[in-house]
Amino acid sequence: MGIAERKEREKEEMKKLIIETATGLFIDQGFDKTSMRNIAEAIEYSPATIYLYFKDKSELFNAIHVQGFQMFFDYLSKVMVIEDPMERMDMLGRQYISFAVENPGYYDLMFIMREPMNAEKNEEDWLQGGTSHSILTNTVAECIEKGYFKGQNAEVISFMIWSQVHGICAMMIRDRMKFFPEEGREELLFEAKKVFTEMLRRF
Amino acid sequence: MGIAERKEREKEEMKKLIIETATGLFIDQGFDKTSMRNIAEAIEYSPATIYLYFKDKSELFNAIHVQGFQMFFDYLSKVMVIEDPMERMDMLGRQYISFAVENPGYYDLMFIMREPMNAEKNEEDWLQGGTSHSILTNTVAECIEKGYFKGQNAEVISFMIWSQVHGICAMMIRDRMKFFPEEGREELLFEAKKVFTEMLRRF
Amino acid sequence: MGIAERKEREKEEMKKLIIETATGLFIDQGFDKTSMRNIAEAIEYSPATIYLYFKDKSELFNAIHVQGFQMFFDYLSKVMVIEDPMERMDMLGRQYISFAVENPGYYDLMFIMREPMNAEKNEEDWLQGGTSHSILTNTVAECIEKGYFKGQNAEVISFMIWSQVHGICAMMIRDRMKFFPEEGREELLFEAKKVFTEMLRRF
Amino acid sequence: MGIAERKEREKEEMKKLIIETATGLFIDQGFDKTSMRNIAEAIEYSPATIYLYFKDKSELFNAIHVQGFQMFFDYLSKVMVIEDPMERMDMLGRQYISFAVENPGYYDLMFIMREPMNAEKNEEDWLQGGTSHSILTNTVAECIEKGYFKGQNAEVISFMIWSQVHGICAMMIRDRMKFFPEEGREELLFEAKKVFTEMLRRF
DNA sequence: CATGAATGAGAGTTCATTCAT
DNA sequence: GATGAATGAACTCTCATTCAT
Repeated sequence: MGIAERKEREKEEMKKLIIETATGLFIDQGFDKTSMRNIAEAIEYSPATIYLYFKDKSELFNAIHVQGFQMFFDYLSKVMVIEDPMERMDMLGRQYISFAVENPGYYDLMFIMREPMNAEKNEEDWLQGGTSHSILTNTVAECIEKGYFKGQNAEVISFMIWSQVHGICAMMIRDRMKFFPEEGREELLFEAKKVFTEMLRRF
Repeated sequence: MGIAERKEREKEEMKKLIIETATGLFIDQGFDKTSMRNIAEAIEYSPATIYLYFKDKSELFNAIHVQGFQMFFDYLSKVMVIEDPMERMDMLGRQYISFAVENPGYYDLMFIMREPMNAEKNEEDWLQGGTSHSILTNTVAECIEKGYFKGQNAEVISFMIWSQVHGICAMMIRDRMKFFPEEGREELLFEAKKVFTEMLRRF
Repeated sequence: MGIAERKEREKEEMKKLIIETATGLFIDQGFDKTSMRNIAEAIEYSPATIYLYFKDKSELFNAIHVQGFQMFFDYLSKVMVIEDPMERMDMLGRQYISFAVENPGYYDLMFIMREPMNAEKNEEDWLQGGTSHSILTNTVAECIEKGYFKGQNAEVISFMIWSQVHGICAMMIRDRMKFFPEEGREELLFEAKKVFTEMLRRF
Repeated sequence: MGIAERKEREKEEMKKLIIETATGLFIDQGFDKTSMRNIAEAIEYSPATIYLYFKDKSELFNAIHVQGFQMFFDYLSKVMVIEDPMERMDMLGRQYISFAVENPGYYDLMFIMREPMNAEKNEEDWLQGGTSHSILTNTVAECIEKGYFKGQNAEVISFMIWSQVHGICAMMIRDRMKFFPEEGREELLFEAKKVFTEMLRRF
């Protein structure tokens, strides 16, 4: 049975190679400007080879999506160990932004890019996305239990928080920070988040 | 004389028609997937005709940009009449989101889309953008004068606020609100902003 | 009748203006790369205006041709005053090359360019060309009468001479003199001709 | 191994087919009017196919150039076996004209057409061209050693000779022999050359 | 498993030309 | 007499995708 397993493993590795290479190109050049030929050249295989592993460009795109959500979940789930919900919230924001800073390509793909994919496939990813999302909503719920956000609607709070961190990340990734000094920009992202959490805490 | 005027007017109208049609397409399909041919078909003219009004695709894109920033400024500048800076801030957020809700195409183009344009042209728009931006920073400064945001850095506060409203708009426009009930979404945007301002006020 | 005359004169002047401008552009950029729009811009009229004076691009091209042959004939006919046929031949060559050097655009048009014209029109020009050509053949005939080119066929001699000067001019105009020092090239043309005539004389 | 070889051969044949077809079209219509589409149609392949063999239009043009100079050199180098320099010169002229007569398309491309190519690539060809050119200059030098062209400048002589044969070929190829009887034209070319060499010999 | 070869479709752009005004 | 507006046709070139080998 070792043979079949090895083949399986090799296939997975090839898929991973393609995904990683493609992600890199998507980051640098955007979805449209990244051609199957470019990807093929980068991995030093022929364009046709990619089609052995992925039905078409959008399926490849989709696979990156899935992988991205997995990584994203890994970042966020690290906060689960923190007992105090508001502490956890703070960490959650930091991890969120860290993911974006350290994997801008994935972030762009997952949260900004307009998706040229079949709706079906999407469902899958969003399950993953949902898991991540529930980390936030659970934390918000616990905060409320602890007496924070008095008189506020939990859903509104969740949306506001998500929007805040997304806004921070999106400004950076899509290069709309021209009005802020080039130096110390990355720091600025985390500073803004810190102040935001402070506001939340006092709320 | 009437003739020259009418011609001028007709030319302007044609430009406007093209801009509006193109904006619509850019929204739906993104910059790359919107072709000059598509635009031409939509306005029921030949592709060559567009080139009588705009040198090339990027000039057309640019014109939309400029127009967008003009409109954006019109939305924001309405708040200038409000004396109290925190009141003004509240209104500013509302106007910002209103612009995005009422002109999602322009918003996308201006604040989300990756821009494939010549750097030169951009400068122009960003002057306009700068004017809008300074409305925010001035308001923040006045708030601080009035005793708000004690101990906080003005730049960080500005960035946080901008990110908050941008995040709200970007979530909506790029369709990342799957976890929030379809109904009442638009209201949710303004609700989140309201809560956010309330937090700011108490800060 | 003054009015009609003036109009006629103005029309001719306009034609001349167009022809001269177009010739200039044809020289610099070749026939294909010279567009009606370019010509129109250069004379600061609208493209449509050109069509009031010339049916289409090839008719304009043709008019230049005609004008060119007129000028060419003016250059060559200057030699007619010279009695001695071999002297006249020498001068003929010099005038031929001078025309090419001083009007490379016309020369190119008339003797090198592949012509995208209707055959009919051509007939006209070639009559002019014929006049010029007969200056050569007559001179050759007189030379033979005087005892030169003994035992040679007049037609072959004519063709050889024409080819010689044409070769000299074509090498220069189409920029195939890379193997000869940049400086002194123009002189080289006339030097070669001088040596050639000397050979003829001794033949 | 046979497979790889056959593929290689097939690829070369395809390139050759394209080059030959393109050459034919360039001859008939000139560089600008020959479109990639035309070529594709002529070989009954899709336009995109050509791009599998040649990067772009100018590279295709260039390949023709290179091939042409190779063939040209093959024609000229045949004369090397002839000891006597003046005999060799005679043969050189004949071979030169033969090349033009037998390969008018190549000749046009190489010596008449205005070239729209990158300067870099050109260098290559001109090296080939230089090799051919030096056959002429060496022969001239040897003639002078043998006592011909007394008192004449070698460079001027070379240029004159080259111009003579080029003129003969250019007249034919660009169809400027209307004044000479249609029949016996090809013979006329060689006749003129013969007379010219005779003149040289006696000089 | 991998690929070389091929292509239909479509991109942005330019051109010669026409015609109502 | 002059033109602004318009267009059909053509251009070079790239792309995602297929398929026989």
